[in-house]
Amino acid sequence: MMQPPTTDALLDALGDGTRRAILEQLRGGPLPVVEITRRLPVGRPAVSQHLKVLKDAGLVSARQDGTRRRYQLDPAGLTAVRAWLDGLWDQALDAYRVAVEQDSVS
Amino acid sequence: MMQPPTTDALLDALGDGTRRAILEQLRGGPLPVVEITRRLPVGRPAVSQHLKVLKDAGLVSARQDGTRRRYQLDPAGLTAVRAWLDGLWDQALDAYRVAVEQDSVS
DNA sequence: AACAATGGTCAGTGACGACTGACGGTCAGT
DNA sequence: ACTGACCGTCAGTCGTCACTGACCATTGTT
Repeated sequence: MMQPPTTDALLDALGDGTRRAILEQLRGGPLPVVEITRRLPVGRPAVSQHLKVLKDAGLVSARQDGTRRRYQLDPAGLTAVRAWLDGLWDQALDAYRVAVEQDSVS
Repeated sequence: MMQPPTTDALLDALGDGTRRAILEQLRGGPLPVVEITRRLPVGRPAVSQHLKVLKDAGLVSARQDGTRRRYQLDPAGLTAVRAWLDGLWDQALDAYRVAVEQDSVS
């Protein structure tokens, strides 16, 4: 089963600071949960739960490595986010140009 | 003052479904608050507060038009999100390739 | 076999944030 | 001036979600 994750799940996943911190940790390559936890101000259960959300959203994947689990970024999720973003982009640019010469309220 | 909005503010803003619905409404061009509210299952105050968050994040801008306020997408915020996304992208792709031939756990 | 290390999961708590109702303020029309 | 439409803001309520502590399963080591 495992339907391809929805856009909502993706952006909801990115909506939390701790989860974003985890993703940025993984920029440098795969990491086990213990290592991720060490660099964060929250406990291991929290990290584990966040990783589940990220995995369900398609933003990370995991590989078993001995007693450890190495998590890494998953391009699939990142492409999906980009696709959603691009859906807004073009029209936004057009509409923006039209009103550029007008003053906007603060 | 008005510092350029942080990445955190941006992604937190995108983390709510109602706010994403508002952004998608604005794809077709500028809309007044009343019009946005009519197509959503929440009241006008909620929409107003969401618009404030979106504006502070740099995702929308507003123009006064008679008694109405026409909100529209702001490319500034969208570029910023894309930039953050790209920061993860390249490294993620490399790391992903390395482990592609391995089996990942479900 | 026993032990240590890694990590997933559950129940319970606490806090943040989304939403509403009410109020005030501004602009256009009569 | 008065009225009605549009909208921002505030106080208060409620639901959701992030986090912890405890427990258990699995793997590797001695």
